Amino acid sequence: VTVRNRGGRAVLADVARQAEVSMSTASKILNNVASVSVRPQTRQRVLDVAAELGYRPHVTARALAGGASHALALLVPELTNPVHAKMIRSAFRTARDLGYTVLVAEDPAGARTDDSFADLVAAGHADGILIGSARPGHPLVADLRRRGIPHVFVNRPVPGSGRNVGMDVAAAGALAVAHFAGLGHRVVGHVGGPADLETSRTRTLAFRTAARRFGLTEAPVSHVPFDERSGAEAAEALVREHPGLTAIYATSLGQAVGVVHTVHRLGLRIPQDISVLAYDDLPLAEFLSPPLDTVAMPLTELGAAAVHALVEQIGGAEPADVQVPIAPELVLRGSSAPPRG
Amino acid sequence: VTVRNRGGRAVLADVARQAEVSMSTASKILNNVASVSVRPQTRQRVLDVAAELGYRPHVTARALAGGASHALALLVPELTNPVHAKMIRSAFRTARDLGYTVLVAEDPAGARTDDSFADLVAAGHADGILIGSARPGHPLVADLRRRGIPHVFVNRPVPGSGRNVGMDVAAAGALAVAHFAGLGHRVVGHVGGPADLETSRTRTLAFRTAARRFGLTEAPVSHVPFDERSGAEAAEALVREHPGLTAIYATSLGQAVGVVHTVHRLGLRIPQDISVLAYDDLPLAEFLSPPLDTVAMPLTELGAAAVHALVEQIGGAEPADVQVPIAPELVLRGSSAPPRG
DNA sequence: CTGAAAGCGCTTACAG
DNA sequence: CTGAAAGCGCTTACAG
Repeated sequence: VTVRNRGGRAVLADVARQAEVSMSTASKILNNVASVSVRPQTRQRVLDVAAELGYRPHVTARALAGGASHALALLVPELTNPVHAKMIRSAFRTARDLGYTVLVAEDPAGARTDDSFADLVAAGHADGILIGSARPGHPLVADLRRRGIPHVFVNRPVPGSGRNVGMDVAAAGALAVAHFAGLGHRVVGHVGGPADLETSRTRTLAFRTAARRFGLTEAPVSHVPFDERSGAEAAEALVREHPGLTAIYATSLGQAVGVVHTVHRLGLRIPQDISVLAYDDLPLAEFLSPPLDTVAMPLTELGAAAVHALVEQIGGAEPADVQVPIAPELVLRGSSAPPRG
Repeated sequence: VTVRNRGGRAVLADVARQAEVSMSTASKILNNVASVSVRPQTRQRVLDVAAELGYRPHVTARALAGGASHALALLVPELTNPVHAKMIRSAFRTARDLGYTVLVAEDPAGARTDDSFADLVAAGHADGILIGSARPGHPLVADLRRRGIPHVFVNRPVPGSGRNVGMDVAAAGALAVAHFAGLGHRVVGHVGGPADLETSRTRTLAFRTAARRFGLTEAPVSHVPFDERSGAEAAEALVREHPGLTAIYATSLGQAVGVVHTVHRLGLRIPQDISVLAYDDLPLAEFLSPPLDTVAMPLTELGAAAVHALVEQIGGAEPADVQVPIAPELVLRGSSAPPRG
């Protein structure tokens, strides 16, 4: 007899009863616990009954009993940023393959960070946290470590944490400078991210190092937020203060949109007067006026690597820094060219 | 004595013991259950102890015991779309104010929708679902209704469901046509969304109705996906097939970006040759070349209304259609002007 | 009105 | 190797 309760849902007891095994055995079979060695026939019977009843383990009960929620919390600085969307998507997929669910939350820089994120874990909602929104003095950072909660930093590293999952950001900067230098540019401006973010500093350092190596005459840098407006303002200052400037490397697509806006507003042309290159490749870049050259970063691999690292940590492994072993790539669409003259 | 267990977390039993009340009483006080009427002094003692111990209810246990997870699942068609980000943010905030957590998931049109979403609820992860990704034949739609799971449709209605939370989409179309007609345009093209989405049909209907009312000579419509490339292709067809066309109203910012791309590629100017207007206002619009005129929709209010409707439904209220009572507004930045000649 | 007890649906030592 | 029993941390009828 098919027995059900609670709104028609079959529970483990139903499966066990109908398959004529104990709940323990049913549980172990359904969870692929190695120690159980029932006859193949019995195992199959349990599986069949579970399928027939449409049995779904109640995650909440499972979490309470087993001490694990099989969920990961993912914090991003802003949902709006398509860059994060790409990483999030990949994190979702990877997590699912590993038997985890991902809960995304937005953790904007401005907001007071209440302790609700650490509580996600403390309260049994998640087994660990992927932090894509790290910044210096973030209250969460110290708190998580102190409370021994599994966590990794994605994309925005926390120096010395020993749990950073990142990409070869330095290679991106070198690639950008090499590209411009190869075209013959001597004065290249860099619109960098906020100075207090480690990612920004790393990108800038890589840019400066490469600028020196390639013998650029000037390599002015400005540090501003990642949005369009900030990019526009930074570009204006760069162009004004460096008359010889013929190229700009922006550290986000948003900033690059602002750069283009300013260049046009100043009556200059892209790429004839000023070449523009953006960090991160997204579909939007192709349809801007003009279409933008970009450095494509391995964001999909980043999301996957972060989930793997976190799940290993939850499994008891020591935290470790991870760098995605995929090199950034140039995507050229015509927003850069040799300087005039 | 401060007693704790499980990784330093205080549990209800700790609070009860230290405050010298029963767990039942502690639970009721902490949950503001009306029926409990202890001395104010006792109540305060419990509250103080809970604060002192940093007590956080274990959501998983609470969900299992009480039958409610106090979490809502929110499905959006794609995380990348900033429009959804705005709504999501608002949903988060509203939910928090009502004592709920929101779990966001991406539910892209292409993907086979496994039953994992309904399972979010069935498995005790969420008490209800906000569906922003509805489309005809979506397996989830029938399933949720059959299983009696609380849910509402946000932004993309399901006709006849009686649980749609939406905005005055028709007003947006009328506003767009009125704007162009007022400038003197006679042939206005409309880049609409996918024809199988009810939202798209409603927007198109509103556009056509207004076009008739304002006596436009021609009002060609094309139905394409919301992305940049589709907008670009649609614009090309519209311009080619309607030589007198002087204005285009696109139904997403992404499409509008594509429209601009095409107009430029054809060697035409904005707004001198073709005026462009986009549905949905976002920061990006201001920094495009040229900055885009838009119809701003009340997305923040939409997210809030959806959460309220769902929570009421969870509370036992009958589902009902809701329309956010805030009118769309024109945001003008110079991408539209009177037609030449 | 209060507290002891049962129970939410599972997992996992532990005894057989 | 298997199954009975305890227990995860709460809430909520139910008896006092």
